[in-house]
This record gives sequence, C-alpha cells and structure tokens, in this order.
Amino acid sequence: MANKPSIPKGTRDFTPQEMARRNYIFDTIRSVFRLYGFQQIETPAMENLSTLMGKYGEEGDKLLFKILNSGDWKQGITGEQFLNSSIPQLTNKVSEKGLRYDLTVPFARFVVQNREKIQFPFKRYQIQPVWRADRPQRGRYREFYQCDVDVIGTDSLLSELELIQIVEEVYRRLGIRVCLHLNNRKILAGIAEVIGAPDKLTDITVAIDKLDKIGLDNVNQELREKGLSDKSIERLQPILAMSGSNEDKLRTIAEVLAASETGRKGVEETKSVLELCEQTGVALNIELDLTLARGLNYYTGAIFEVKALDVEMGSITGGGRYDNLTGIFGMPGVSGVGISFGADRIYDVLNQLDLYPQTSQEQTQVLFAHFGEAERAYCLKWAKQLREAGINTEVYPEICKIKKQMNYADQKQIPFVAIAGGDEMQNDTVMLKNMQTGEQEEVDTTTLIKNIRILRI
RNA sequence: GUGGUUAUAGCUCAGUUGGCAGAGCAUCGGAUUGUGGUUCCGAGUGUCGUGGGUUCGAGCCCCACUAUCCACCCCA
Repeated sequence: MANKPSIPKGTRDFTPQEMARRNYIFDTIRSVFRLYGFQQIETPAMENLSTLMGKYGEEGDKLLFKILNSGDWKQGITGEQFLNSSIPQLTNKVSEKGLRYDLTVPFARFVVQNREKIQFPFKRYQIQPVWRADRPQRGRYREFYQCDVDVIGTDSLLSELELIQIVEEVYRRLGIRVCLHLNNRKILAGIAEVIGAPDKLTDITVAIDKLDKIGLDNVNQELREKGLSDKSIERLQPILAMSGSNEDKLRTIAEVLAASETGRKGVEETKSVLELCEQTGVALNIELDLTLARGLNYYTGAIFEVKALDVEMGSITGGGRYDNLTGIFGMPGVSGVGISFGADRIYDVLNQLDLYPQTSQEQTQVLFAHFGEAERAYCLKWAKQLREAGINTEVYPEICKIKKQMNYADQKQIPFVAIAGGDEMQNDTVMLKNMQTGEQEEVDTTTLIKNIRILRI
C-alpha cells in the first residue's frame, strides 16, 4: 500500500483495448489528411523556452511545463538572487527547455527553420501529444493528443474549403453527427470598431464567447466590468441576438459593418467560403456563429469550431486562419490556416455513442492450443504458415491444461482456437473451434486458412 | 491560483450512537485429466491515506498534512 505506484495527475495509461480504439481514430484522421495531400511532420516533445514563452499570453506561460536544467542548475545563483528574484526571473535561470504546449507554435518554428526545404504552400499534418500544467478535470488532461492540419504560405480561401471538407469526411467516416460553427476575426474586429471600442477586441471576444454558457445578462455584466461603455454594450445587443439562416445573418451583419473596412472584408471572406462550400456540395451542417471567438489571439481571419450534435461535450475540433504566425520567428508576411482535432474528446464521444467498429485489425485471429511438447512444435509449423498468409496468430507458450489455454483465448476475445493433439498430428490436421458459436471441425491447412478468411469479420 | 468532495482488499464500494474488518467483481483451486464464455463449491488478501489529539476503547469524533476527484478561471 505504502509504495503503490502511480502516474502524474492528469496523465493516463492506455490498455490494448483503448489503444485499438485510439488507433482507429488516428488512422481515420490520418487517411483523410493524406487524401488532401497533407504530409506528416514531427517536432520534439521539448522546445527551447524562448520559442514557447510569450506565445500563449500570460496565462499560457504559467501553464507551460518547464524542464529543470541538467547538471548543476543552481550554478551562478547567489542566495540573494534566489530570495529577491521574481518567479519568472528565477525560472529563466534554472530552466531553458519546456514541453510543447500545442503543435502550432512548434510548427511555425519548424517552417522558419526549414524554409529552404519546404515547398510552399506547405500542407502539413502532425499527430503528437502536448502538455499543459493545467488543473485536470473531466475531459481535461495534462497530457493529450492533438491532430493538427495546416496550410501555410497561401491566403487562398480554397484552404478554408479544404479544411471544411476534411472535417466533413473525418466525421462522416467516424459516424459522428456534427455542426461546424464558423466566424471570422475580421468581423469581430469590425464589430469592436463600429461600437467604438476597437482596443477592447480581446475582452469583447472572450466575453461573447461565453454567451452559450453564462447567458446574455452575464456577458453584458462582464463587458461592463471590462470597461465598455453602456452605449457600446447597447450597440452590441443586435449582434448578440442575431438569428436566422446564414444568409440572413450575413446580410444583417454587412449592414451593421458597412462603416468598417476590416468588417466588410470579413463578411466578404465568410461569404466566399460559404459559396465555395455550396459549389462543391459540402453537406456538412455549417452555422455562421457570430458569438464564436476562440481564445487564441493569433487568429486573424476565419475561425472554426466543431461540436458533436448527439452528446454534451466541448468543442472536438477547432482552428482558424492566422496571418503572421511565423513573424515572431523572423519570417513575416506568411499566411496560414489550420485546424486541430481533439483525439481524446473524440474518443469520449465515440465511447458515449458506442460507435466503434466491432473488430479491429490488431486482434489475434487464431490461438493454437496443444497438449504437450510434440504438439506445441507441431503448432509452430502451422502458425508459421498462417502468418505467411497474413493471419494474426499465436501459439500458447506453456504446456498446460487445455482449459487454461481456452480461457486465455476467451479473455483476449480471440475468435478461433486451433487445437492440436495426437489424433490431429497423425491426420495432419487441427481441431478448429469457433469461439463465438462453439462449433468445431477438424480441418487441414488450406481449409483452415480459407475458413478464417471467410469468417473474419 | 479560488471553492468544494473523497480517501477502507487488486478494482468498485458498504460499515448503524464510538464496541471482533465486510460485500460484489477480479484472481487462484475444485466440480469437469481433450474444450472457454453460463452454473455450483472452496481459498487468499487489509499499517482502514499519513501524523497527532479526544476516549476504557476510534474505520467512525477533532486538528494538521498528503493524495484524489469535481467546479471556477482558462482551454482541446
């Protein structure tokens, strides 16, 4: 009890059953990404803190996992410095590396560093874990996977279209009914402009993002606390209350934003994206949602968020366009757009809706059970043939009772057991038992392979 | 960072006013020596999170600590 092992808070082990399901998600997402010509990259789990710090706002810096310097990390720090330094100053002295917080900033770093090797527009995907020193709770982990797909080096709205098509196809394949919420940061900026509070853009977006959650009154309350005038709040109300079809909303917002150049541009972009979807027959449920803001400040154009229709869950996919992400690393003027699939939340959704396929490719198809050493050796020859035929095969390793071997197959849900005893050895056959129906039949090699191929689901 | 919850067998959890430490599941063995999943019988397992206090006596009451989960902030 005292030495009971454990893992850090907010991290998880994955059992073989869970991994089979997770791989199903990753494989589905990956194959759709490839279908659109995206190529995979990986970046290190740890980055230099100078790469990460200051990219996610003040809050983000606190949520970075920092790695203590190797060796004598306290070298050169006096007791006085230790006592008098602020935490950030001190951190800076003892730590120069941190675990990645997302995949987008390392990607920007990657693009800048490898720009000679990259063909632009660069279409990349990346499926790796990220770490946040957040306080864990339901659906929130300290280590979790992101599946990012980005196009960088073009401002063509075709990229937005492709990402929407990818969302449609991924969730069609997974069998999850979803709604894609669409908005544009330029529209939000335009709104801030015409209500006379352009400097309050971040506060406004953060507040109205919560409309769903806390309601209109609380949003207005929060805006007031952030220092917005009553008049500005008043002028915001029609926008918060807007309803109707996407076309209706666009028409209304275009009128409201007529005085703002940025706002007009945002409306124009959004209109184009929706038209492209129309032209190419996108069947995905898309809702223009002017309350969608998304926290990350580097977005400058379209922003997306995807929610599952049949289950209560936060967003399971999100992203948007950013015009100058690489600028902070010395490569200005490069526009990109990307989205991130939250694999861990998709996993939870599939679990709740029970949408996993019945069998997986990873499963063992046949277990060889045997009665002694000679029989086991006989099984090994058979197993080799089956594996050459591409059938996942195991031979029970120990000499023991058949009952125990059957139990092993049952627990692992192996669909077939091939039993070899003296009689079978003499006939050059095995007794093939179907564990689901309980039927069994004495068969030779070719029949065995044929049967398993036919019955494999 | 703020507020709350919980901590008892490998797992999930009961445990009465403070009076011998319990159940289900899982595991192992047997019923059944060439057949699993169903059934029946049997077995093992505890520093009751840690440290202190109250009491004749504490799993239960009090204090501290640690861990945990949930909610807020923020986020996928």
